[in-house]
Amino acid sequence: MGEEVKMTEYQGVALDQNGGHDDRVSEWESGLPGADDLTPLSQTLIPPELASAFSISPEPYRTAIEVNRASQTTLSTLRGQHSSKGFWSSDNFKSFDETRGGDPMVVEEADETTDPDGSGSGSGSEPRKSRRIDCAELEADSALRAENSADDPSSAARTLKRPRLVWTPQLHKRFVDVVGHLGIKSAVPKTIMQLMNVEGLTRENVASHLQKYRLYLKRMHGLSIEGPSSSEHQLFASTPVPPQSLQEAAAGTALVHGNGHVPMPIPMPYPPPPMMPMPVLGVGHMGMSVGSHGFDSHNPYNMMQQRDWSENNNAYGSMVSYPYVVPNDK
DNA sequence: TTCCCAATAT
DNA sequence: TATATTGGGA
Repeated sequence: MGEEVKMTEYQGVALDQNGGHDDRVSEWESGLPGADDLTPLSQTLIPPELASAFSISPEPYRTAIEVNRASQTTLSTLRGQHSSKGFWSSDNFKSFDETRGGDPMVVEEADETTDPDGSGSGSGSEPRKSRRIDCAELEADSALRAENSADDPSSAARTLKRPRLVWTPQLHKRFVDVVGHLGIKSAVPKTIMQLMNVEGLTRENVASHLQKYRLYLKRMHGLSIEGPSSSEHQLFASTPVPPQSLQEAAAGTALVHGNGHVPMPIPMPYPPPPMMPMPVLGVGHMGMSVGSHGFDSHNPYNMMQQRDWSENNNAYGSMVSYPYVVPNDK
């Protein structure tokens, strides 16, 4: 199907940026999910009950063609390296919107917890341009999603607060995979973000995660493999990759919690490959050697707490989900 | 401009 | 707690 072709093209793009590791690509590619494994973008992911519960207008059905076209838009955007715009705005967002006809952003917006009088937070906290999208972009976005958000004025107006990204095991895996492919040297936020190609993922998101990830790796080196201690270890070292069943069910979702708003489920067309041997940069060595799995035996790469996952799936699974970021694979 | 990193905020 | 934001040097 065309999907696979696109995937390949995507890989090509990635390669272009680094200079080409064919074998790695094939390896990576082999780990990629097949078309059958992916959740069709045209598929409605929000159950009617859920939708109504959160005032989400039913998603308009999208034909495969439409979805495809949207995907292409995304792809071309990626290729064009229109890095001047963030994922939340314009192109990427547009494709996201068109693709799923959902309210990706609407999800999180919700209430502005920003207390008005909270200015007392000490020295030097000025009102910063909170990550909202500028008016212009805002309008554009509104226009784009007008069809589905028409019913919820409040959401359209304030929809622009960025949701907090939740690094799910899948998302992290993807992150790790990309870092591994790039090699620690070229694994910089911007590049990682681009290669991850996840909707809504910002450079900041990646930078923050990368920072933490590096810290983790650093510690792993300093400390012996034995328990660095706690959360961090769990976060990064544990093997996340949840059972496939979970992957299918929730499909690697990058969760984004709406501030105070109940999150909604969004499909993630990026089911992580069953097993991708990806050396997660062995700090200090192996630069670009992606194909080599000879990383440290205590290689810390997979992480993330599973806690949310299992619970989400079990407890909320059928009832509530979360909004998340969708990787634009294709 | 982007990166990196520590500190700090939410 | 996890993630976001900030500030400042590179």
